Amino acid sequence: MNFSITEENYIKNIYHLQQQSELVNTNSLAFELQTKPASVTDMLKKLQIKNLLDYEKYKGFRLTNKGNKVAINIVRRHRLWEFFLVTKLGFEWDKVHSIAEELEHVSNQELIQKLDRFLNHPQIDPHGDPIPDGNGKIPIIHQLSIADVIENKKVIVSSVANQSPAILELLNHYHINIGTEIKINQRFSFDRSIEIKVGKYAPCIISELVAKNIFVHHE
Amino acid sequence: MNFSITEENYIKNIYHLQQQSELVNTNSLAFELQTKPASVTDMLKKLQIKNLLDYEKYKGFRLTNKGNKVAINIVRRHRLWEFFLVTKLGFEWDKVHSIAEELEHVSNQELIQKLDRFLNHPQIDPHGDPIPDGNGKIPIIHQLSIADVIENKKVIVSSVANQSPAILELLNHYHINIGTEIKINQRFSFDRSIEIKVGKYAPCIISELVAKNIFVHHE
DNA sequence: ATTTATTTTTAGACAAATCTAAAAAATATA
DNA sequence: TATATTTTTTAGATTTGTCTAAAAATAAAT
Repeated sequence: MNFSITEENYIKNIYHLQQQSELVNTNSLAFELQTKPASVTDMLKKLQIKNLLDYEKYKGFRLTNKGNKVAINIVRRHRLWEFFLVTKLGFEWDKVHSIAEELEHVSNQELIQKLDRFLNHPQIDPHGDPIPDGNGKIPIIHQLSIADVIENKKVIVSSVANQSPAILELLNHYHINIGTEIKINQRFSFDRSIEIKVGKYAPCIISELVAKNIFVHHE
Repeated sequence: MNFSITEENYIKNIYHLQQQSELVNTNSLAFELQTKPASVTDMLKKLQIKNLLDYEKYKGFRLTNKGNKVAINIVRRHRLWEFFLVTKLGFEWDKVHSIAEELEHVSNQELIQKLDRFLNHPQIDPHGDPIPDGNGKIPIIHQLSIADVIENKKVIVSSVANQSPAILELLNHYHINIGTEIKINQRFSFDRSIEIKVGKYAPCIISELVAKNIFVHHE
């Protein structure tokens, strides 16, 4: 089934509000969508008729199973595009949200499947949020900084805490990008620097400061 | 200035019809857009008010300079996305049009600029149509099959005539893709096979049949 | 030059998504 | 418990893009 861009935006925002409280209310959704409560009420009725929403007048509302699946699919598209924009097009992570909000509505299934494969099935987006897989399963992923990874472990870069041009320049030099695989080789106690192996490049040493700013996850 | 998806679709289709005849008429545009002539007339008035269209009742219409610039920008976005879908996501060229029709309406300038750079500033899309540059200049490009390229010339693959899985499998083997650079080394008269060098791979020999199916352009 | 046919436009209606202003329900306060 | 406040909903209007049916203009044919 296909939904309008407006419907998708409602569904997605209800989904996000539900992460904070089980039941969502009209005013907060109106605020989130930058619209008026009256408009929200209108749309709630439509979504209820389409079986996407459990809604009782004056009592609040929540997504049905069906609505939830739709929402997760939108979130998946959004986060895949964010990953693409950062890792392939070189956007900084704080600039991609609004573009991804437009791209997420291009709903061709094969497109998303192929994009996912092209990006190598990323599990975490550049903001550190998990990317649902094609079946709607949301990976639970433990993120930690490189400074906290034990020796001889292979990890994948998920996000970078400090996004200053200075650190981005350095990471570029190390060939470190979001999604790249890193093996932690050895920790040196003198200055707490760490030897790592980035992808297929020769091992190199990064400072503790850099290590603390790179967040990674396993597998 | 920003335009609705509907407006953009009208502008783009007027542009395409103008390639065939200077003046466009209501019925043909209605046919192209799969809509009714009455709806077209309504939109023509709006586009005229926005200075995108020269329009005289019952006489036909054409894009203004401003309208033309907008159209070329949409075409640019469409063809860049088509190039992306084929070369990066592995779609076949006859399957990308409808997806690109959706992606083309994501109008963020920086996105298109970065996409262009990521794709290495392609000049021809997978259908063999030229991709306008950021200033709206449309490259005039001479395409020919590899079989017709003189020795020692470097060319860029622009399209493949036969899109059967059989030839795609073979091209994949040769590392030949749309956008890849090929140097024509030597022609062998016995079977008219041709030695080529694909990118940075070792030289290889392709049959005349393959050569005739690969279209390329210079620079 | 009329008549006929085609093309284009107008007039008025409709659906989606929105708004304002007012009414109704729920919640908080005295 | 009665009153005040907040939240939510309804009623009716608006905008964008569409439609059908009828009228007007243009083009073709006798």
